[in-house]
Amino acid sequence: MSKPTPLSGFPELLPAQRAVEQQVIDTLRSTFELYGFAGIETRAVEPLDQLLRKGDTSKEVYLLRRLHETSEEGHAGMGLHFDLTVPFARYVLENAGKLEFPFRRYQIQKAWRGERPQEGRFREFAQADIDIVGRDVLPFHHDVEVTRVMVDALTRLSFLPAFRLQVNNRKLIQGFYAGLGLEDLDEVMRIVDKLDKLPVEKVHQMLVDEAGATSEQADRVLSLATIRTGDDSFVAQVRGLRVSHPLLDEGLDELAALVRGVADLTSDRVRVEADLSIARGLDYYTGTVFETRLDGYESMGSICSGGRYDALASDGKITYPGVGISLGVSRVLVPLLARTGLTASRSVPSAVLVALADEDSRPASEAVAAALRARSIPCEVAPTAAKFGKQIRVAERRGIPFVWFPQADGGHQVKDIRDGNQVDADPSVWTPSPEDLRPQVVPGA
RNA sequence: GUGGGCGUAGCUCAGCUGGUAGAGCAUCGCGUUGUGGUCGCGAGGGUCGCGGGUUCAAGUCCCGUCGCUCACCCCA
Repeated sequence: MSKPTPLSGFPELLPAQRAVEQQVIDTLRSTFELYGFAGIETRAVEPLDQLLRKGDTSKEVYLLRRLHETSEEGHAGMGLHFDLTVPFARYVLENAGKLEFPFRRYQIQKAWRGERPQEGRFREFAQADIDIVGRDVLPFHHDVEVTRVMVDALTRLSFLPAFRLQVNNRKLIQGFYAGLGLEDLDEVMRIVDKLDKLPVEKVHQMLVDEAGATSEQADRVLSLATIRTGDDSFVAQVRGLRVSHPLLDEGLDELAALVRGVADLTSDRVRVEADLSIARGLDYYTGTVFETRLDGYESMGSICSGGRYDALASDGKITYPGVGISLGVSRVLVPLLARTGLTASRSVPSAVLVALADEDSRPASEAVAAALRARSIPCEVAPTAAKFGKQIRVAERRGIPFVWFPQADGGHQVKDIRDGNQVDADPSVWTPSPEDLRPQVVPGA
């Protein structure tokens, strides 16, 4: 068999990098749980009609098909989920009778899309989602809450570059467009969303050509979209544009409340700003919308996005409004590992390699390892009774900081191979420093 | 889906108008016979992505194909 080649869009990590990813996942999980979010996992597949509920991007869904498929459609009527929101909406409906509302959950799982891979865009990728969903009603303060949770989680990932959380509110922009007398609000929003890719003049022209705006209306739409403030001063700027509409007022109040509600979390690494150009494409958001950009990684687009949907799910009688944010774990991590060489301080969990004098004394070395493990110190015994120099090298290659030498007289010594310091030690007492106990995330060279 | 770039050792790459497959790093061994790293000496390691064609002769030229990659499109 010839050597297998990597599959484009299906990233796999070496152990040291996986350790970094694991640490990210652990941090996210513990942060989400600090705020009382319950963890769930949904199955990898959903019925096709569920997945395609929101429009025809069907090409990007991976279908399931038995090898001996005989049905007329040629597939099993199921596909891999392409995000965690659609499965969650289905899960809420399915288990509505057993859940307590408002229901807060986190979900860290893989998702799949059949897109062409690019930096930060994969066919198989991990996402971390938090959502709060209510029954019939969900007060606005939850919008502030999910924002605070995600900002907290991102802040705890101390090796991330600085980032900027951009927030907007669809009521605000839709109310503004309606107040201007525009009709096709969705189309206007879709075009304005392209501002980060296309020049202003081009967007202006599209507004006139495709959204039925007058040149003057387009000017004012663009005036709104260029407003960007780190505090609630955007309210005065919008008022200055002299458009009025009840929905606009509502959106302004909400966005101002959100910006004020997270102001205490900002720092030099974390900025939160009202950015009135953010619209989030054509999806079902109805109020708050978020995007997040990493400094130095602007080309990667948003690494963390979400918003409010007044109808996350509905069974016809009861509607379940929700608000949530989704962090692209693979999207941010894989490019960061590749570009910066970020890695873990060692490729194995072991803090100690217990040396082996000869095969006959393996039980003695295993006993040392057992004593260390009893006190939760990860360790392993040398694979062979090679010369001690080679056993030390085994540890060095893996980044294991300590080598333990059982002595012929029954005593013990432990050597820190980084400085060569070797001291007497007792396996029932000796403990490495906290930094050495677990692999640490270390910046690249 | 469209267009460009690239496939040679574990990794990074060199290889001219066609003439017996190379370097650095890494690995392994020895010097140093059971305490590593430095240094010196040595060794192993290749279907040149795959298939076909031209030729006395192809890593090199031609055709095809597969893969990777970048950009576009798209991005719930």
